[in-house]
Amino acid sequence: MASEILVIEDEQNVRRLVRIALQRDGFSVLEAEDGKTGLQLFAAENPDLVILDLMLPGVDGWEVCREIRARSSTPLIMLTARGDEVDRVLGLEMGADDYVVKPFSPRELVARVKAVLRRQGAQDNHADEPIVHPGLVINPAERTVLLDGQPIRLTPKEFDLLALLAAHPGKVFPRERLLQRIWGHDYWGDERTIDVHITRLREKLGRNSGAREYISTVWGIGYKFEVAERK
Amino acid sequence: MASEILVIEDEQNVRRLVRIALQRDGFSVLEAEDGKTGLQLFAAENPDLVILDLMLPGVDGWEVCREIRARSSTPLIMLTARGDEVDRVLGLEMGADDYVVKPFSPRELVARVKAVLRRQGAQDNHADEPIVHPGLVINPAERTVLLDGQPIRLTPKEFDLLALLAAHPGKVFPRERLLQRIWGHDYWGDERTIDVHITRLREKLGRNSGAREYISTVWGIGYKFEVAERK
DNA sequence: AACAGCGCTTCCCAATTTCGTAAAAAGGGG
DNA sequence: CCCCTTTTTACGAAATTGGGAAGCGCTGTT
Repeated sequence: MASEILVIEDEQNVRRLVRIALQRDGFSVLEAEDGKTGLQLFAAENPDLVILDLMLPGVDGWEVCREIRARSSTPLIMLTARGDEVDRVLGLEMGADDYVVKPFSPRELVARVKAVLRRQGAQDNHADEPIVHPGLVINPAERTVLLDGQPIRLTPKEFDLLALLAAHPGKVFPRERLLQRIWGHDYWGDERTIDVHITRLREKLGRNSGAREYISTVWGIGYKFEVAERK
Repeated sequence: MASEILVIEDEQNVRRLVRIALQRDGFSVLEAEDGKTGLQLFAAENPDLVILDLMLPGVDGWEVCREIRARSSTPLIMLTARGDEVDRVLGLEMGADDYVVKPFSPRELVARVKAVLRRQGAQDNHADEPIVHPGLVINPAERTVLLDGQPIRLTPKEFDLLALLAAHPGKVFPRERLLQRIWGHDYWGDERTIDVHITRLREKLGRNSGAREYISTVWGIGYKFEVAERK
């Protein structure tokens, strides 16, 4: 299953170089020579990864990055002209997954594309598979939860929290990471917010149906999902 | 957990700047002012990442890079004086993971360090691999510890201490370094504090189950982890 | 072998940090 | 404007942590 990559870059030669390098490694390539076209193609084709030049005519790279991040978490690699360090740092903070400084070797770019895709793929592998635990079934595709066979109503944040934790039973999620994964990399709120959602989740999950505790506190760190246990 | 970074750089001012910037972001820093010392420290401490100046007195940067690459795949960021394309390409082909051109801003360097670690960390979760010793299994991902198959409850500091020591069996950790790695560079407490935590760890680890001693005292220095031994 | 000196171990308790939860405030569709 | 969700705030409860001090053990010396 070849990944589809959208290249947004105004210099034709660079674009061609990148396309050839990517295609040689089996990727499928879409090209756009300005931000507007790029966003349209993005919306229409929903590619697996975007390579984005910062210096673009018309809608500039920042704007494109923002737009893409606003509506998806598709991996994004930035191309930046050498020397403006601000671009690099801000790029990472804007939500780019990696960046490459011009001029670059096509081989290096391909290596980074693969690295980013691998990283991504490792994280949300079975994105839509139901998550099943004793007495608890979570269905991400439908965003529904069954507790002892009975459907329960969760709010969006509650669902995301539960789905993330339950998808990795036993693994500890520091609050910081939960904020990053569920609230997004640019969220600047209080970590105590998580506690409140956890409290409500526990309430909906369990108090009624026996002395079960799905979500346990890891002191000084965060929370983790654990298979049901009797106390 | 705080990553440990080795900075090999001859100019004291640059070294200091880098150290301060890294420490402010929670990294633990080792310094070397020439290639020879750098390689020794590398071998002794096995840091999580190396920042390497190309222009060094004595053994030069290329040589250091080669040596490091010859025996490990620890991430490496190069500092290069000029914006010579040659340096850069050679550097990447020599096995550097990134490079930074002097003069650079500390913020940029820290951003690159994080990016490289993130890229790295996603691939080989070395940091989260379980640490296994006879009768003792430590799982950093879950922050759990099994002693003779039975789970035991450790506090955050206890766990961090045990994980750090057990990850480097036989290696002596001076109190000073333990404070730096676990409490952070800006901690100003008493070194006796460590003793207290070690005491409590030993208690939880062992008194009951035989004359085993996992953590041994190195008189006048600090502590180390040793494979179980009967007395 | 006894001794002195210094470092280590342990006990104890107070200070600090972190957590859970309630309640209030803020945000966001319809 | 109302209802539902989310975020902030506040505070008591719980757990962890740090430092003092007494006692023990190691080391090198006499």
